[in-house]
Amino acid sequence: MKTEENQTQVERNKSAIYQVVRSIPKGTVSTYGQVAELAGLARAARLVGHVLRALPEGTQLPWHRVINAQGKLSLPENSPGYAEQRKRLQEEDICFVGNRIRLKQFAWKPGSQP
DNA sequence: GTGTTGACTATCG
DNA sequence: ACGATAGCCAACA
Repeated sequence: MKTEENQTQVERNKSAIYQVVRSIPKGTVSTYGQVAELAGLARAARLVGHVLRALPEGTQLPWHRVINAQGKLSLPENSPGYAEQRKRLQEEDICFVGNRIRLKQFAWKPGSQP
């Protein structure tokens, strides 16, 4: 229903997600649910996943700073994106424990950024 | 327009 | 700690 208006709404939500992801400070990580909530799309964690999956290769968006609530990467380990994301995170001082990240330590807390 | 799938999360056993 | 279940929203067939 409502093709164009609905489409506009979707685009607006995407932009919001982009802005939130871009606002993630270096050296910190955020979860899909966190990003969705900050973008005004509470409980739409899957939406963030869909948006990130559709990102172009040359995007400047720090999509690698977005992980799932389990502190792990949502991509399968055999996926090329997994190794790349993990490598990028380690270069940002993100500490990996096995295949997991210490969310308690690296979780991004809005407000801590000026 | 209906049904299935998915880069998710919270809850329960 | 881990697997299964239910709930949410958008994209795809």
